[in-house]
Amino acid sequence: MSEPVLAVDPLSSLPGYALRRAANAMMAELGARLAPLDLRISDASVLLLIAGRDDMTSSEIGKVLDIQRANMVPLLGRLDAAGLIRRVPIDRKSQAIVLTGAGERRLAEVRAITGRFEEDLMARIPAPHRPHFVPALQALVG
Amino acid sequence: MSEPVLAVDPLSSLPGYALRRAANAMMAELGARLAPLDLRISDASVLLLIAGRDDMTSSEIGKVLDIQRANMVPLLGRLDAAGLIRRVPIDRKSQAIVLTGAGERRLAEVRAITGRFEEDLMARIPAPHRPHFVPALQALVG
DNA sequence: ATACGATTGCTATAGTCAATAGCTTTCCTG
DNA sequence: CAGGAAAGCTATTGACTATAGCAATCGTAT
Repeated sequence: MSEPVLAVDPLSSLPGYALRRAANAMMAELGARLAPLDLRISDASVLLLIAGRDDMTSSEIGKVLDIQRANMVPLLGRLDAAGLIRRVPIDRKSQAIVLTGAGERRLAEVRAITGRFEEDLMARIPAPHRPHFVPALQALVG
Repeated sequence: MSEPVLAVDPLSSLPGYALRRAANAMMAELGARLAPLDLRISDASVLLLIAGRDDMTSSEIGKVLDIQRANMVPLLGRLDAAGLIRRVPIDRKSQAIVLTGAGERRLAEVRAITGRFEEDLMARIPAPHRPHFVPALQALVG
C-alpha cells in the first residue's frame, strides 16, 4: 500500500546518469519542436551559428560545434538542398557558408522555437537551482 | 589585439546547447573508461540496476532505463554471451535477468570505474554550483 | 621561388544507438 | 473461457558518429 508505484530508479542520483537522462529527454523534446521546420538539431545549430556572418568555413563550423569535417558534408548538403545556405568562395580552397534569404527566414523560425524551448527548460528547474545550471554545465566541457 | 583568439561559441550560454555538449563530453569520457571492461554505458547501467535483485525482467529494466523492449534484446544478448547475466524463468512468459558470478565480479569493476567517474565529474564543477547540479537535472526528466 | 607540411572539402565505409512495426506465446481478468 | 494486455523477439530503418583516405590548394621557411 505504501510501496512506491514503481521502485525509484536507483541510478538517478548519480550525476553522470542524471546528465545523460536529462540530455536525452531535452534533445528529444527539442527535436520534436524543430521537426515542423524540417530541421534537425545540428541543422538549427549551424543556422544559429552562422547568423550575421559571411566568413565561416565548413571546417570552422565543425570545430565550434564539435562536428567532424566528414560529417559536415551531408549536413551542409541538406541545408544547401533546402536552399537555406550558399557556398561563397573565399579562395580556391575555402568557401564561406552563408545564409540565403530563405535561410534568414527559416532562422527566424528557429529562434522563435529555440527561445521558447530554452525558456521552458529553465522553467522546469526549481528557482534556487536555476542560476547554477548553465555554469555547471559549462565547467564540464572545458 | 584585444580580439578573442577564437570567437567564443555564441551558443554555449544556451541551456539546451550547454546540456547537449556537456552530456556528449561526459558520456564520451565514461565510454572510454568503461571500454577496458568491454562494456558500453548501457551495459554497465543494466549491471548496476540488477545488482542484488533476482526479479527484474527485461521489460522492467527497459522501463527504468528508458530502453525500448526491442533494443533490450541485443543488449542482453551481449551480456549473456559474455556470461555476465543469466535468464531465470519466472513463468512461461517472463524471465528474470540475474547476475552470474562473473557478472558480480564485473560489476565490482564497474562500480570502481563509475564511482571514480562520478567523483571526477563533480570535482570539475565549481563548489558553489555543485549541490544544485543533480537536483536540476532530475527536475528535467520528470 | 619553391619544396613541403598543413589544411580544405570531399568520398566511402562502418559502427553505435534509437525508433517503428509486427509477430507469437503467455498471462490476467471479467 | 474469451479478449485484451504484456512479454520477448525479429526485422528494418534512420540519425549520428568515427575512421581512413584522396586531390587540390594554401602558407611558410628556406
